[in-house]
Order: sequence, then C-alpha cells, then structure tokens
Amino acid sequence: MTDVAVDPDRSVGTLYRKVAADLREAITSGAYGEAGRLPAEGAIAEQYGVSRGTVRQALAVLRADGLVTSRRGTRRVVLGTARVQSFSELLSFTHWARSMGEEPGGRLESLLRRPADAAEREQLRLEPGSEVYVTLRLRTLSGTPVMVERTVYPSWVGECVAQLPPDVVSHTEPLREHGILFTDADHTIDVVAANADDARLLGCRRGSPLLREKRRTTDPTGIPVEWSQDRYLPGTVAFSIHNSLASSALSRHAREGD
Amino acid sequence: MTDVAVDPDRSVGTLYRKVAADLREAITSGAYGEAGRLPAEGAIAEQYGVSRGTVRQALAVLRADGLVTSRRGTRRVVLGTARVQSFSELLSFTHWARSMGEEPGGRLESLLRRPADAAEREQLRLEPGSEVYVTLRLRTLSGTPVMVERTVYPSWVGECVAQLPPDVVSHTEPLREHGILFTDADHTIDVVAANADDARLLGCRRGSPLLREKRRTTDPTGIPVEWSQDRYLPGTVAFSIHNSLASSALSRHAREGD
DNA sequence: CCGGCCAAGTTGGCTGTGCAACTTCGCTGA
DNA sequence: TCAGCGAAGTTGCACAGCCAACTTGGCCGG
Repeated sequence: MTDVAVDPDRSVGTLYRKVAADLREAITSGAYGEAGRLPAEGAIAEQYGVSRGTVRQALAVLRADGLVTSRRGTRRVVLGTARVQSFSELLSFTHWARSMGEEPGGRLESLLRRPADAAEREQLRLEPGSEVYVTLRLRTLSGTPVMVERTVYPSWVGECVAQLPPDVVSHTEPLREHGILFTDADHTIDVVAANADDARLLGCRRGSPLLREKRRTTDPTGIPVEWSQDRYLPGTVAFSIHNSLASSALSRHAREGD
Repeated sequence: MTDVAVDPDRSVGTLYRKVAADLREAITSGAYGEAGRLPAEGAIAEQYGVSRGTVRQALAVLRADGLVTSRRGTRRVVLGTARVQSFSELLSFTHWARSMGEEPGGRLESLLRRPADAAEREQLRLEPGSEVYVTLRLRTLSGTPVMVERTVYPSWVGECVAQLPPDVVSHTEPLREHGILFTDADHTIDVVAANADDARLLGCRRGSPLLREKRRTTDPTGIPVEWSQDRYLPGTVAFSIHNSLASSALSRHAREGD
C-alpha cells in the first residue's frame, strides 16, 4: 500500500489538487527559493494544460495554508518553505501524531452512559432526555503520556465507540468504517490547572498548568458527533495556525466563564 | 440592520463580498435557523442578479469561516450562528478589545535597539549585522493587565515604532499611515511559566502558567514586519480555531455482505 | 410494510472569455 | 541625475456554460 495519506492534496483525483500538490512539493523543496516568486498563473496553466481557473483553485489552497502570498499586480511570493501541518491533522490525534513521526497510543480509563446535561445538549444539539456516552482516555506519544481526553458522544456515535477495544489507537478510523465522519471542528484553546485525575494520569502535580483544547466536531451534514476536552502536558505540544487577510481560520475572543 | 462597520466583507466593493456579508448577516441573525439549509446557489444568484460563480465565491468565504457546510448533492447547512469577526481583531489587540466593548490600554515598558541574534535574523529574514528594535509592552483591558507583549521589529519598522508616544494604544494604525501593513501571520500557541518581569507586570506569581502566543507577521509582499511573543493571563482570553476537511473525505462505507 | 429503483435537485469541477486594478520596470524628458 | 510617465505583465473579479458526482425523496413492486 502506498502511504500517500501524508499528502492531503493528491489523495483525490481532481486536477486542481494535483496541481496544488505539485506546487506544494516544489515550494517546500525550495525550488522557488526562500522568498522567491512563483510562475504566473497563465504559465502554470499552460504547463499543466489546464485552464487558469483551475490553477487559481490550486493556488487558493496554498494561500489558505500560508505557503504563498497573493496580491493583485504581482506574482505570488513564497511565504515559508517550512512544512506546515495541514488542518486535517487537527481533527485526529492519531493522524497528527503519525504526521510528526511519533507513535500514538491510547488507553480507555472509563466509559459511561448517562443523560446529557444542559451544556451537552446545547453543544451536541440533543433533545431533552437524550443520553450521551462519556469517555476518559489517556493519550501517549511513543509511550509517554501527553494528554487526557474527555469526550462526550451522542448515543448513536457512542454505541459504536463502546464496542471498540479499550486500547484502540484511533477512534476516527473505525468510526469511518461505520459511516461516521469527522470533517468540521471548532477548537478553543486556553490554560487550565490539572485536577486530581489529570495529575494521576499525566504524572504531574495537581494544579500544574495544562494546555486545554475544547473541541466540537461535526460530520459532513453539520450534525455534532463529539464534544471533547483535551488537556495537554506543557512542552509536549503546541498549536500552530496560519491566517491571512484572505481567509482567516483563527480568532481570539474573550473567554466566557465556565 | 445592525450594520457594524467591523464587517470585514462589506468593506470592499466587490460583488461576492457583498453577497457574503448579506448571507453572513442572515445566518448569524438566525434567518435560516440553527441547522437550517441555505437556498441553492442558483437561487441566490438569481436573487442578487449575479452569476453562480460569484455566489460560490461568497459561499467559500463562509465555509472557510466555519459558518456553513458544503457537500456535493445537497444544500449547504448552517453550522453555527455565533461567530466573531475574524481577522482585524487578531492582528490588532486594540481593534479586538474595542469590538468586545472593552477599553484597550497599553504602556511601553522598554524599547531598545541592538544587533539581531541568530534566531531573530532567521525569523525576520535579516542579513547578519542587521539591527532590530525590541519592545516590552504591558497591555490592559479596561485598566486591568492581561498581557505582556515582547516584540522584535526590523529596523525599518522599528524606526516608526520608536517615534510613537509610549502610551499609544494602537500600533498597527499609525504604522498603516506609514504604509506598513500587517496581513499574514503564523501563530504558535503553548503554555509557559511567568518569569520575574511577567509576574511583576501582570501581578501574578513567578512560575504561574501563562498562555503564550508566538507570532510572526508579514506584510502583503511577504516581508516579515514583526516577531512577537505575547503572554496572556489565564482566564482572560482564549484562542478559537475552525478547521475542516472540506472535501477530502470520500467515505468508503463498508460494503454489506463481505 | 419495506426495499430498490429512478428522477429531480444540488454542488463540485473545469473551461473560456473579458475587463479592471495593480505592480513593476524601463524610458523619457526636464 | 532623477522624477514622472507609460507600457507590459500579473492577479482579482465576474460572467456563461457544461458535465459529473452525489443526495434526496417519491414511486413502484414485491
């Protein structure tokens, strides 16, 4: 099996993704230099035998990833050759870990089913009286604990999760086999103090600072499939984001109390 | 109508931005419901008297902001109605604070000029021997300190910064007057312990956890204009990200029978 | 009642065209 | 020498059309 999954562009057989993959490869390999200029859209279009619109579609992908600039009147300029982790790696801990060359692991600490509280119904868009599955998992990178994951699933997802073996590494992959897809997510990142469980699982002191990522994930139809709180040990991970005037994926907002 | 001047879409007189602004307004006001379906692209196009391509361009903006889904074969679905205006607030602490109804403040603690070290030359793409301006600033919201900002400017930017009065609230606005624009930024977010300066300025204990944002900003041409480290008091701000697989998820359902 | 098939509706992808706005650079004239 | 002008090059924006892939819902038959 060719492990092409590393390249998000080439995975689907559309023209603009192929062009984007080629250009990304050329940019990250330094073919255009550190702050070099790309060929004109028309030149790229002719080179690939496609229309200029297709090339523009490909370049929009690279612009969104922060690889190139985009101004009217002048050619695109390489912003950075450093390989930026694509957002797809934010959707799955397993996928993200593997993309960094680490070996992801996980252990299910607890799993229970109970009625959803008000906040959970709000986040998962559930009717009053609905039940949810709540999991607590310890995540490791190459054997060392790095993150505690508290996830709330709606029952139709939780029933699948409950059938997975407790030491399964990836959740999204087996769920995909059941037709449950994770495609869109909203993340909120802040700092929180470790509680007793966190301290025990991560091997840190109670009250020591953890990087918290709250995440609400939906499937392609917009239906929420999970609501999760991940708490990372400092120093092990950091979140990297690129944004530009054209397309902004990151925003800063005042924290609401909880 | 509630036409706020903050609206990023309507600021420029292009068709697709106007359409995007209208749709965003309608979505956030709940006109299509919490998880409602948008009109078809063709219907929107006819309504505005524009081509379908223009509508698609507008919808791409909303999809990038995480407002709507986007699947082949079915109409777009509203993902969330609550959404903050995005980019200008991220680049400018001042602009962000005001949009939240808070009164931003700032005080310059120190400013010096010195040769750039290796890391700074790397980040700002400077020649060996170049000089940089280094500032340390305390930022406040409605009088209370929330953030310590350590910024390194290349000399051509720093010379403008150095001429600003020490109690100036916004930096990006006066710099824009000099033709220095902030358009692209790479952010890295993690946790760090407060050092002596942080503790003194923010009024916290030494070693207490702070949310750190490292930021490298470039102008429209791709030239780095600042490299900054912001350290936030926990509980004051959080960072929010939306990401999407958007299209790469061609789901292979398990075939029945085998 | 249920399952499968089909048609209508909808978005994704690609092409081709045209014009406007903007940048860059060389040349000209003062 | 240098400021300014203008032409060439480049991207942004918009239009029109075509087909493929996919979803949905209804119809029909078992």
